[in-house]
Amino acid sequence: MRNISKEDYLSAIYKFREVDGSIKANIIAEKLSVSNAAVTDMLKKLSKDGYVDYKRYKEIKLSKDGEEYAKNMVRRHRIWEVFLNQVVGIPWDEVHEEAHNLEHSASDSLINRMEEMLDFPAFDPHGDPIPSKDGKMPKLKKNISLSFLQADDKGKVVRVNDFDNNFLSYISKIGINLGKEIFVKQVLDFDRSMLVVVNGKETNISNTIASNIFVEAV
Amino acid sequence: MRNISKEDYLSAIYKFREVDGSIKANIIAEKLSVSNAAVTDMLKKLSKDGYVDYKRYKEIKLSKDGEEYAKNMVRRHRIWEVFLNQVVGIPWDEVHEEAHNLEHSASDSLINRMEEMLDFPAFDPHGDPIPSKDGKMPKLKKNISLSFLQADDKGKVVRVNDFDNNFLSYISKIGINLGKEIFVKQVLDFDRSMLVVVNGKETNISNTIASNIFVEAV
DNA sequence: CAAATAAGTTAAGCCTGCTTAAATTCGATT
DNA sequence: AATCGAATTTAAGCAGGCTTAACTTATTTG
Repeated sequence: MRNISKEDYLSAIYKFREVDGSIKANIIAEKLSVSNAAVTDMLKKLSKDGYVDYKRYKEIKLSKDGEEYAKNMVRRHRIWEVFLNQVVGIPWDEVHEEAHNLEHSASDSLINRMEEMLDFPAFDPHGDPIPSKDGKMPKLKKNISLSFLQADDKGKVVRVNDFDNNFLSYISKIGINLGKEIFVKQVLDFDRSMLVVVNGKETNISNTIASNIFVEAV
Repeated sequence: MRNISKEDYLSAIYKFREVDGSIKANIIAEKLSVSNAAVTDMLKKLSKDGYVDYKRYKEIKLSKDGEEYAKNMVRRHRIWEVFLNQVVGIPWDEVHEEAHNLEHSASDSLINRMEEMLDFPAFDPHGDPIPSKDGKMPKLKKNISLSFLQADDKGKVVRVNDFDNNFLSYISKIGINLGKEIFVKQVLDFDRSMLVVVNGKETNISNTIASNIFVEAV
């Protein structure tokens, strides 16, 4: 049996850490839906295994080995996502969950085989970069959150957060997809929601929605 | 987390039980590489969950629910095998292990989607029948073990046992595949090995090998 | 049919990953 | 600098799935 739990912890740390590379035990617990005590417990084990640098009450960071392990897990996850989307035809708003179930299971050689089949994709269906076999991470185009755009700005969607199923299926429904152009017609002051034009149709989206969509300037 | 262990026990019972539907604890332990004690332990749990009919020292059988659950696991496994073989191009002698890792992970809807993609295959790459969504099991052609053939008999391979990787990769190497015709030239008395012709080439195969290959009369 | 052997069960215990509750430490006030 | 609330850790305990060792029941066979 694989170390499913450990792999989940490492992935979570990798994905949700701050820009300086550190993360609060708090956040890990929340993202994995476990108690803080469970996190402390696991951090000790991961630290003993050499995957995280950790001393009680001190900053939590991945070690070099942990970084590598976690990056590979992210790689596995995202290759599954592309595969499920492109080859099996699962809609982009459903692949995340399914890939999460699968990411612990395939052999590395199957992952590599799928990657090859897909012609070495650089990004997953949500625009997240896929680390290559030797750990290189494709560079995302310069982008900002849609929520920072002003009235009359235009942006092209390059990435969306994939944390939430409903969010994805909602923005799909209103026509937002990777590569789509979005024109901001108006930003409402009182709740910072915005009126946008997508596919020639006007829609109002909340600030929360907008903040999970990332666009490059057009 | 899914019940990986329980699923493995149910699958093993399903796959390795006798024709009367019963199985020895012994066999389960051996197939799963665990101790007999572990089997007793798990049988109690599976019995409590209603998946096996079991009283200490008595016959072990799947209950109706267990039958259904196990059959679905077998279905999942075999659909993965076909998918990996047909779509991803994994050789037939490698799919078993990979499918075993994956069979616990996909959602039922992904399994159904893959099945549809494959146009509802009736058999997996080793010739084992794939239960349909509603539990119907395709009928295998009438077949016997190659080891029962006599000199001058001819057979067409309809199924091979997939328990062992090396066995599969070996018979692949000597040209034996699903659908292949095999002509028995001679059966050696002292070790019951046989001289066979496949693809016009003569090979000697041991009785053990032959007993894991199943053919229909030609 | 009784003894020997095989098969199955129980008991005690280990490890992992989790929980809750209590204790400790941090860090942000005032 | 003392204090208070939040974050983290420790402690105790539980469930799952396994082990080995000792025991019990079943089966084989002389």
